[in-house]
Amino acid sequence: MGLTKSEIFTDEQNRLASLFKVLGHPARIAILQYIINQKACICNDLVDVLGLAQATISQHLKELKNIGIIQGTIEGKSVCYCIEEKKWKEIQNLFNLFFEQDVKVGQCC
Amino acid sequence: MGLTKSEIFTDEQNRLASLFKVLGHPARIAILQYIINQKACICNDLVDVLGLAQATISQHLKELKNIGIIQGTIEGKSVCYCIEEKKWKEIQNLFNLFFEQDVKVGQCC
DNA sequence: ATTTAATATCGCAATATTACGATATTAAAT
DNA sequence: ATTTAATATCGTAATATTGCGATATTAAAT
Repeated sequence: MGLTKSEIFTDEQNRLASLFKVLGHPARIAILQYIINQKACICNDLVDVLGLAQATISQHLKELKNIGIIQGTIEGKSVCYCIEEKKWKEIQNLFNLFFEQDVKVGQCC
Repeated sequence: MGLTKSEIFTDEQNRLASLFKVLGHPARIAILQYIINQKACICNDLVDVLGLAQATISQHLKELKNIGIIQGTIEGKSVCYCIEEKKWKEIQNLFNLFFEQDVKVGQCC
């Protein structure tokens, strides 16, 4: 066990969950906020600012890149990371769609 | 290792990440969607509908209850679960605030 | 009182995640 | 050509999560 049974869920549920999951770590939230404030940054900036090892930051950046929410451009010997605005808004939209499924609830219990 | 270093992040970052994290599993997304569609449900309904064991569903319900996004009311020998609308909207709001931090980005790289 | 039904909790095995040191890789600087 | 700097990747240890069977617990039904 320990294996999430993705087969039994819809693609939509799996996709949505995997987006939430990537944002479900404070280091990745901190990275995104830093990139937003600075407009862009390189990996080493983050190593200095957050107190995590270079290998760890690099790994988190990779996960963020995987869902497309950030983009990295090689610039000499460093890589410039910035927000991929289109994907950013797309994800925000997806989340809002999820939260706006008719909650016609009312206090039923 | 394997221990998230929460001390080095702000409370806001930790709180936000932990909310995302709870939504970062397809079973919990599926549970929320089912509750919304049915307006309410009991644990056994979910066991029947999703293909997971009772112990597993109960565990997921507990995590959802922990962040306050659902509420459980004892009703005879079963427990009626429903969406806690207030918290639901609060979380949606928090997420939107996160996504609306000035993304004045523009393609910088 | 006993049985039945619904749920919660415990304990455990399998897998995943987090973090980091060590080691590539690559490009600029000397 | 060598050195320096920035990043990525590999391997590994520590911890967390997922899932489930077994076992409580609790309340209704018989």
